[in-house]
Amino acid sequence: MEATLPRELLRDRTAAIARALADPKRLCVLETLAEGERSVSDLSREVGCQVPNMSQHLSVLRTAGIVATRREGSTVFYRLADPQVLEIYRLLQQVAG
Amino acid sequence: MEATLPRELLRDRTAAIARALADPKRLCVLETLAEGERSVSDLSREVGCQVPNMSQHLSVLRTAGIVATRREGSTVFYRLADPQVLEIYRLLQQVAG
DNA sequence: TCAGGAGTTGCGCAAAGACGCAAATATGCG
DNA sequence: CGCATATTTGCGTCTTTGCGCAACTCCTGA
Repeated sequence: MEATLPRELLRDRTAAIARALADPKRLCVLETLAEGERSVSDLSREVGCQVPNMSQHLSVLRTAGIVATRREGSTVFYRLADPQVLEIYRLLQQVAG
Repeated sequence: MEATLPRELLRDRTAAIARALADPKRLCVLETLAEGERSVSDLSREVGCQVPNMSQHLSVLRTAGIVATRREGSTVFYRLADPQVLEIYRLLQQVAG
């Protein structure tokens, strides 16, 4: 049985998801991850920012539950955790475009 | 013919839409407007904030193209400008919940 | 014209966010 | 263990954002 979240708390969490999407670099990360998992340094290179900065952006996305990680040796691979997010991204783009 | 937006600019605009949705009070506004148009003071009362604050939130939403206005005398009515936004909101909630 | 309700705008402040850089962790290997 | 590579964390700074309050604009009705 799913506990029903109070309306207000749900709004806060919903806003938190939106906030996680409210940055161009993070959207760029999503575009890249849509093609498959990537390491932090991969993403840092493809998005064009420093590794620590990328790590922080990824932390925001992970906290929001948008991405998930897999560790392989000393490398951490990130992937999309929820495919719904791509649909949201697509709709946002449509509204934006 | 639609001009095609450069990827990067589109990302910026997409992030801007997400940012406009990244606040609980503004989400509350959307919920209310989903039922029909409302004046600024209506919204201010239903959402529970001061009128100037509401006016600023509405300004954010209007700049993002999410709401539109209609003036009737000294009263300004706000309404949803793009029904797509409700679909986005629904999906965001789903990811959040 | 003037009083008053309805909105908007300007200002100051506190909290949150983004970013670069340095330092700390973590993992694998010789 | 000691070193190198991959990531994360901490810190200082600058910008952005949300909010309350006061001032200002608009419109309407006496």
